[in-house]
Amino acid sequence: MENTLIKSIYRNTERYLNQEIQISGWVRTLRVSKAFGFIEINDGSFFKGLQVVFEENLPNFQEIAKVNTGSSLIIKGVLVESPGAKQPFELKAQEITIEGDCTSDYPLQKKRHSFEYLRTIAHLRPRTNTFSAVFRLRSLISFAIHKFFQEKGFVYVHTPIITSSDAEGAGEMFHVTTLDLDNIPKTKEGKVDFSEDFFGKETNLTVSGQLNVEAYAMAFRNVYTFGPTFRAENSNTPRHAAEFWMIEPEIAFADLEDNMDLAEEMMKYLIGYALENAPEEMAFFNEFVDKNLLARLENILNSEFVRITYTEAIKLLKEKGESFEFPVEWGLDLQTEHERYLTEKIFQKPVFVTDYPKDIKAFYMRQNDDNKTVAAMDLLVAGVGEIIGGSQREERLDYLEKRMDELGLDKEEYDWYLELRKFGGTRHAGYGLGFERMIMYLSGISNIRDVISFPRTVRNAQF
RNA sequence: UCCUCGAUAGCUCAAUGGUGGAGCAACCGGCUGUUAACCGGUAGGUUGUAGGUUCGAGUCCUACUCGAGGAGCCA
Repeated sequence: MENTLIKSIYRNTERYLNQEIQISGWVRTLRVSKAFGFIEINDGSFFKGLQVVFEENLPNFQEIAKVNTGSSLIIKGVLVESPGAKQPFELKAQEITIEGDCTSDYPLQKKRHSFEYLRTIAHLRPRTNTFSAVFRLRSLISFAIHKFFQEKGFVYVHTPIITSSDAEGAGEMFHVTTLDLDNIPKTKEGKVDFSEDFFGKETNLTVSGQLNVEAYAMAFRNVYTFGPTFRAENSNTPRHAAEFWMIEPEIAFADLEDNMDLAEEMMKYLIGYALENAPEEMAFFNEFVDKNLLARLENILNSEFVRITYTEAIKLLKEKGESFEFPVEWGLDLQTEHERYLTEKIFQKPVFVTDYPKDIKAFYMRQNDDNKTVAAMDLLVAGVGEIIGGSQREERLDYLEKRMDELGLDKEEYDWYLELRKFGGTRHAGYGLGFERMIMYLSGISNIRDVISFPRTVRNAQF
């Protein structure tokens, strides 16, 4: 008999009601009394499960009654309207086959577990309600990102995972090597001899696809990357991981305003997509993770994001007279407490902060006419903080070379990047969206470790 | 990396420096519509590790390990 997915039972109930069907899935919970019992079964196709009623007329009633939570079953029966209040229908079992038994030391119980504990059983936690919702959302939003950019005619570019340049000086990198670490070849000067290494030079895992994708923006106009990124930073926070995914659009013949327009449109598209395509999951987050989630997201869909310059933000923070732990001073980077105050207290919606002092931003950002600031933008959101970082890029070769000299960067290393400015360069801009931070924002989940299937963080690469 | 807090049964947590408990889970039994089912019973512990103080340490001290929150770095 053909297997029916629980999702289609929910979506096309009339088609199955009073019909004989077969389902298969895992036992979430089982309650049994003398002559009958209930099994809550989840088959993975849908956030919600199906209640199965079984009675003692089943030849293996005693056996089924003893089945443990977590076991996998195949059930034939008739779908009927349920007299119970908590579900519209249920499956009256005619035949139950035990596909896979589950031992009694199964760690998932029918009660709430702490996220900390579930992290220690990362191979089992997708079977819980919360993680079922998180990872279905993650899958949907991955698709939505491609849908958004593809429908706008953007070209998806796969930039390399292994790179030979420290793209933007963006922090510590993971070395990639085939050298024998117990016997490292050395040069005459006593340094590691990378000419012996696989690529004949020092290589690392990428920290950003931006520099590479700029080359493709100069050919396809509008492009984006969506792939894994690696940072060997010793950061220990709920918002950082050593391996995470990033979306990096890059647009040609465009400036910082166009960049923010794109980012705002994308954010709203993704929020709308989640609300429309994962209603059960979003309702669950709203009930169990963050009671204000839906109100907040719906509010954002109908409001303009705030756009203020760094200089204005500093002025505003000073005027408010709030006592901060760290000083608010032009030239100093905004601290997390300042960013939160801006987006959570003053404006209560997403805020673009633009035009930061050049000394606290990367070399490739376009210098403004004031000679002090660059055309950078950060998007700050409640709870998560910085979710997007981007800029208009410096397209003027002389300005770019001068800036690299000031910062002591090796122009030889970036020769191909500089050539993009020589050979028909254009104004262009782009940004990086932290994919996991987006999932956190959409779900209300507050730790990045809980939106990555098997998270890699400092001193943790289990599973 | 820095600051703060924490680690006790499988899970979530109690226990004034004086014989370590409860709820849930597990196991056994009961129950004709349950839904974190309910009722009765049984079993379950070198209190994160290593030292120290004390007649006596889960409790006080030191170091370490792991975890959480905050900061920095950023997405």
